[in-house]
Amino acid sequence: IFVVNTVLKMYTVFGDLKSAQRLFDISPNLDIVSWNTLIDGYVKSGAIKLARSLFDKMGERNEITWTAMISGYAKTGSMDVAQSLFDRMPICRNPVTWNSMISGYAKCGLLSLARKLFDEMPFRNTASWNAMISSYAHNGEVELARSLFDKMQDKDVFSWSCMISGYAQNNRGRNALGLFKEMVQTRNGIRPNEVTLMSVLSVCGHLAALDQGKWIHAYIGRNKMRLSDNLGAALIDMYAKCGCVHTSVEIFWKLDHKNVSTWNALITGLAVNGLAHEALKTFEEMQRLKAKPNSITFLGVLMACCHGGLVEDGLRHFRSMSKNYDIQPEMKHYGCVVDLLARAGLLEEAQEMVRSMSMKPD
RNA sequence: UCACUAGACUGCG
Repeated sequence: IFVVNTVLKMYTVFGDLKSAQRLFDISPNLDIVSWNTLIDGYVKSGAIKLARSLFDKMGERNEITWTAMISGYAKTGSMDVAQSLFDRMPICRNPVTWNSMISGYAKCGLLSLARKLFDEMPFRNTASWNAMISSYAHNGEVELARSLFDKMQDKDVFSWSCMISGYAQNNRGRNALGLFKEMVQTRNGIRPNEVTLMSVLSVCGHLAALDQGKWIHAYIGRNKMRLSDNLGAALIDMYAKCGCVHTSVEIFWKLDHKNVSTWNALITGLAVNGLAHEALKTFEEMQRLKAKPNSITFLGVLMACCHGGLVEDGLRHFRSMSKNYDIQPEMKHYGCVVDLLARAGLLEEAQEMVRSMSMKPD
């Protein structure tokens, strides 16, 4: 049964819920862990309804079952449902359950409710403090976030990353860099991980802080950190935003795995550096290699057309995104195309584009 | 063997 549960977990990690469900169905012995694993798998894949129907079918549930379900609702912003499950929970609520509720409320902008739970909960772990720090940060209260950060003990890499990205999200890039510096200089055994570095690289890009960005690049090499596709994307983005798009290109082709974000970083990077044709060629290459574009990919493509004044190409790609890729245009896509048309002097067409939008113009 | 907290690529302004 351990084996079944481990394989079940593996399937969910890879997002293969079909296989997980099939294994679940054909296995003669299942225990509560099997149920919990499948529920969490559905929650993480966004199929909260399926998770709930399993939850309702269960005979015996434990605190992990309840918490998995509650965190699913909290992540999707359904705090009413999350709260009612939280209230109905018959067994001991542990810090994990409380933490899910805190970040759920913060995500909906209900900062005071988040804080209320933080104050009321009987036991707080490090994740509770971290959750509260990012609750403040996500709601524009960086100073309060910082005072909690300073007050807490046993900071872990999450705490540092929370606070650093908190600064970044509130346009306090310099503070983010300063705190990062403190993090690497302090000999407390806590080292930045991939997520920390991605946040900091993003800051470097926005501030055009090339020297700091290069330092992080070297840091990755010096510490033999694996250059994952996401971290690669962050580097590509940083170099491009700092005007070194040739370095971006080099890094891109050296990566052995490229995911959609990697492609996006390069396409967007070329676009903002005025290399419209290179950006479009990169997009073609992406299609040739059968990589699946997303809405950010198309934003990059449209940006390239906009910078290059390529009206025909822009309109062609804009139409193709919904027709051939089933990606619905968002406000940012419309904004880009309207900009493209207007700059080309096609004001009538631009107005027509605004009228055709499925949402209210901003 | 299962649940919580940080996350880069996101137009113009």
